[in-house]
Order: sequence, then structure tokens, then C-alpha cells
Amino acid sequence: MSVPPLCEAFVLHFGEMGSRWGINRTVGQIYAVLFIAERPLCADDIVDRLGISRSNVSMGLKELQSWNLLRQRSIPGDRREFFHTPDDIYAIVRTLVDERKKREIDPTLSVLRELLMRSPESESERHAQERMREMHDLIELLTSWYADVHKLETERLIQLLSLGSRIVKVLDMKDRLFALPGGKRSANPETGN
Amino acid sequence: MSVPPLCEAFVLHFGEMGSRWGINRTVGQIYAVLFIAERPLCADDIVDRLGISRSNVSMGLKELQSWNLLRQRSIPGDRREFFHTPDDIYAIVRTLVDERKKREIDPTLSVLRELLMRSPESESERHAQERMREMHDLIELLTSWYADVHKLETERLIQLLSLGSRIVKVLDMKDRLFALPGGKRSANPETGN
DNA sequence: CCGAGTTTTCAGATATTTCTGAAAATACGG
DNA sequence: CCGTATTTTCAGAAATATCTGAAAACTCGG
Repeated sequence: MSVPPLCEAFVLHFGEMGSRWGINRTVGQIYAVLFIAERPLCADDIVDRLGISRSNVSMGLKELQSWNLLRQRSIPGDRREFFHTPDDIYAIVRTLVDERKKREIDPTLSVLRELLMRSPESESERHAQERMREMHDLIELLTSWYADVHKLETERLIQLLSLGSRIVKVLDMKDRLFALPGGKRSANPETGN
Repeated sequence: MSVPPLCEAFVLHFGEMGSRWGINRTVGQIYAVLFIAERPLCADDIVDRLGISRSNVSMGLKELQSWNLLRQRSIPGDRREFFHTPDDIYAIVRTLVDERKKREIDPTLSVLRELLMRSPESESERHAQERMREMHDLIELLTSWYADVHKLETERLIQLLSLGSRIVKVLDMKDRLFALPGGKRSANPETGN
């Protein structure tokens, strides 16, 4: 691998992480190299830096593109394609989460929905469905939260994340403000509850 | 595989998902079988249901235990060990996230910190460090948010999740309430900002 | 439409992971 | 301790995944 030592450590670590993620080591390394590169790289730049075959790079880039993780740029007068990662790291994370959701969560939800439609033929099936229902409902809660938060601009998102669980205090405050004199919670049009 | 059709579909799907997750197909299937089982199962129950070797089950259970995903129960007068998953699915998800964090995020953060300490020896190292810094800061923001939210009881968590991005309206409301007459934001002791 | 530069494909080689059966280790009642 | 029930380990077999070089397929200026 012909990259400076600092970069090498980063690239190697990403390779390892990649393999825990269902993308393979090489793909992880290719991504890492692109992520820290000062300029867009062509396939042969990656061959040089990682010391792997041209065809392997080609397949790796395909894989990363299928994850929507790369941008492409062509330089006038140069036939080669140059690749780079988006500058905005928040955008990168959004893409990652979106893609994983698309590949893992959505198919799971649809399997669960299908299975929950069937009529159980035995007590064990009935119980299994009960468990599937719990899983389904939780996944649905999480994804609808995500869909919702996904819409926020980065600015807002950071604000929200920085707040952490202190948000609960804000909620409490809201509840106190809207509490009816009798102590019962108000129906609050803003939260839909 | 000798489980009712409904269960089989669930187990097979989980096997597939498992392989996208860095745990292998069999381990995913073992977990699925335990998750929907009506009662704790012993290793041989799993052998019967999945039609895989006893030793494979043993290794799979070890793997799941290393993820903290199983509970064990022994029946008096029976030497066998019985396994089951926690009832509370929220607790399961917390465990999953915790473990993934421990295995993926924490090591990444520590590599990043180490690399950020070094002095760059070239312009390309300097630029690489800048990117690593961005990644580091984002991961840190996300994990500290998670650490924070993690403390909430399930009840509160659900409340928060159900609110989704409507939380932003609550925030706006809070900001308006605390706004100083001049229109500048107040220093708000409740949020620490 | 030619041909040089470039990318993609893919069959087979290589490497890695997963799975098994047999043997070893462990647990425990008597 | 012994013997039986059970679990774990592990070397090698089987299955998968990854990687490569060579060939095919593009692409585009001329």
C-alpha cells in the first residue's frame, strides 16, 4: 500500500470495519482512500494506493456506487472517470442510513407484514406471530421517527442531537404549560397526542 | 427445517439478514428460532428445528452469548441448559445497539483519536486529518446523543420517538418563550446552551 | 469507422468462512 | 470416583466470497 503512514492506518482500519458491515475489506479500503483524498481519484490512482488489481477496483467502485456513496467527475480532455466522496459528512451518513434501511429494514418490514396477515395454524404459530408483531411495531416506530428526523436540515439536527436527553426537560415543561387546571393532560394539537 | 411454515419464513429471512450483518446465516437463524419460541429451548431443540449439527449450534449459541443476546435457564432435574431471548424487545434493541457500538464505533473512535494526535508530515496527511476530524466529531456527537437517550426509560423513549420531528416545534416554542425582549436568545440553564 | 485509451466482465485461482463428526472436556447423581 | 448425559473444541471438509488476468466491450477524437 503506497499511502503515507497516517493514511494507511485509517485505510486499514476501514477495511476491517468494512468486513464487519457486509461490505468487503477491499471495498472499505477503496472508500477510505477516496474519503481522505485531496482530489478526486481515478481507478488507477486507487490501484496504486492499495496495490490491488484493476478489476478489483472496478468492482469495488461499482459496489460503492450501488450504495450511492460516490460522486463522479470527468476532467475535460481526460477520458478517465474521477471519483470522490461528498464533502458534507452529514449527507454521507444520511445516505448510509438510507441505504441500509432500504436493504435491511424495508425487506424485513415487508416480510413481517406478510407473515402477520396469515392465520396461525397452531398455538406455536400464534405465539410466533405475537413476537413478530412486537418486532414489527418497534421497527415501524423507529423508522417513522427516522423518516421524520431525516427531513430536518443539518443545522436543526445538530441542535437536536446536542440537546440529547435534556429534550425531556423541554417536553416536561411543555406538558406543564399545557396542563389543564384539573391536572389532566391537554389534548395537544401540536403533538397529535 | 422442522418448524411450522410461518416460523420457517421468519427464520429464513433472519438468516439472510444475519449474513448482511456480520453474523452468519446460522447464527441469525438460531436467534430467530429462540426469539419466536414459546418456551426456552435446549441445544438439541435447535438442532431439530434447523437441521444443523450439534456443534454448529454450540458455536452459534456462544456467538449469541458474546453479543449478550441470550438468557439462560436451567430446569431442576434436567442437566440441559435452556436458552431464550429477553421478553422486552426494547431491551433487546438496546443490547444490540450497545454491542455494535462497542465493536464498531468505539474502536473507530479510538483509532481516529490516535491518528488525530499525530503531526501530519505532508499536505496530503494534513488534509486526511481534516477529514478524520470531521468524522470523529460527527461520531462523537452521535454517540453522546445515544449515551444520553440510552438512559431514558422505555416509556419516555417511546414518547420521544412518537413525537418525531414535531419535537422541533416544541423547541421553537421553548425558544420563543425564553426569548429576551430584544429578540436575542436567552442563555438557557435548562439546555446548557 | 479506426484505434488507442479506458472500463467492465467473467472463468478460474486463492483465500476465507462455515460446518461437521469425532474426540475431549465438563457436570453431576449416585 | 465411576458412568452417563451434555457441552465444547477443533482439524479438516465443504461451501462461499474475493481477487486476478485476460478478453470483451465501451468511448471518443480524428
